[in-house]
Amino acid sequence: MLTTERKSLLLARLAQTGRLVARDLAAELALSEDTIRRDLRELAAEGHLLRVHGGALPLSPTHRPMAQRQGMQVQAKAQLAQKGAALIRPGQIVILDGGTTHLALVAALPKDLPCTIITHAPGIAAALEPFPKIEVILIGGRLMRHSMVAMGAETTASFARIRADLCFLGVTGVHPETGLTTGDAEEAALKRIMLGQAAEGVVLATEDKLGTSSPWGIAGLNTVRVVTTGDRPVWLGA
Amino acid sequence: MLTTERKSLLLARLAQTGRLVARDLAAELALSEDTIRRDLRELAAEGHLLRVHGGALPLSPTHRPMAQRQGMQVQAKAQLAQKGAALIRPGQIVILDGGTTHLALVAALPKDLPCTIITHAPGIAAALEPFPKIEVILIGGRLMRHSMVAMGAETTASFARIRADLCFLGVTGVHPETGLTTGDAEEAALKRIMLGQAAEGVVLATEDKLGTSSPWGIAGLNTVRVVTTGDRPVWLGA
DNA sequence: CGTCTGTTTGCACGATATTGCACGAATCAG
DNA sequence: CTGATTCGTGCAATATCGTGCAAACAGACG
Repeated sequence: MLTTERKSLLLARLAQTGRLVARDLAAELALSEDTIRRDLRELAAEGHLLRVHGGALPLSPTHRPMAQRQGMQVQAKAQLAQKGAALIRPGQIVILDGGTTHLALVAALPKDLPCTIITHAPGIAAALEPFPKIEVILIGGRLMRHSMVAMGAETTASFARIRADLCFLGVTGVHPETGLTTGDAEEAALKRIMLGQAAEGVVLATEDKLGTSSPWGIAGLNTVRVVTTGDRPVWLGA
Repeated sequence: MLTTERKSLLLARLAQTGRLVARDLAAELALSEDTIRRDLRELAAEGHLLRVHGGALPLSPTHRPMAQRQGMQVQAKAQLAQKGAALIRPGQIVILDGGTTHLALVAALPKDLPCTIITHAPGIAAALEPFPKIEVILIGGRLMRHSMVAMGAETTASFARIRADLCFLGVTGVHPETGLTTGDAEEAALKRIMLGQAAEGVVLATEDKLGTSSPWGIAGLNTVRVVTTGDRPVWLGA
């Protein structure tokens, strides 16, 4: 197995399972633990994962378990959620990405809003139960653990068959030059497709994302409307 | 389990339940209380929680709603869930239908069971987040509000592409003559397909379902294993 | 073809981290 | 006050880490 190939495998595995254990990987790949540790060290140096004793974990706050993320920036997210919810007009077809901000958006929706919501995040779908007039389309696929959204070929194909009016996209970085970015290549590709299926894209960005950049690009800032907690929408490019 | 991962788990658990008890955590994670206490001490030193005698509490006494829903037949379902969870062997591919009983089954699964779970219920999928070694395949489709599972052509097609070892099916009636039944025709058809894709079918039936019958038939009793709250499995046909 | 160079891998070894246990001190409940 | 529980510390066993080094290997170059 090629070294680069192995590193990719490690990252993919991390995205899928949410953790890597050096000893298990060495046994599975029939390599010494030293080699695995070297890989993990280098991947950590490149900023692709968090090295911990015994293996590695996904990086940074956006990759932490849901329960832990939910407590962060509650009021900022609630405020963003309000603004986001106000963008949805009756009858529209809306693609809703995963993430705690969008979970807050669901909570902020009017109870009798009639529309169609398409999502690949089971948590979002489950939260839509109390809305009698919202039709929910669940997109299937293999569930990524750290982000709790479906991904893979099946997911991509399902989204490709859809046309929507609005697409709420979750990102980890919003930067004037690199545009919208996220921490995983596959994730970035899927988000790009989701965005392409909708007439209009919206990103609800908490302040900590503004001016930051993640490894994988999704699209330029001019392709979406960026909503922040500031008093008026901020177009970073302007 | 990685040390860092365990600490994250503790924080997540604290955010979710509002308190941590050292003794219970040690039992649940199969570790000595010393290790848990050490974790709590370190997390407290890092300013992530408030160490108290016997466990830990959140730093900011903000809110802990603890909206523990009082479902019906909680202990009967928990008992059934235990029995059901025991049927899943490591490495198996399992189809899991929606419903509160199956939600209880998820809660009863061993924390490190390696297997694949296929479900069209977003609630079930979301509940599987804390299980690092379970691969979750989400089946998409149009979400039915009353049962909160995906249904329709897309769902049917997705299930048709799958082969599983085990299929846990939710039903509303278990009767010696009419067999397994449910209240919706489309639902019955989908359940029949799900059952057909698995080598073995299992129905976790609370007592109130036994001997009753709903309008739409799924399959005969002899095609599945019916597990009840009784001490030994009851085959109603016998 | 022979040599050199850079990369990759596995091994050795001392350093560090983690875990469980023992034991006395502190705390809690009645 | 008394018994039981929990706590903190020290210690030993084990696991993991990082570094240095040598062998194997592929490619560059003469």
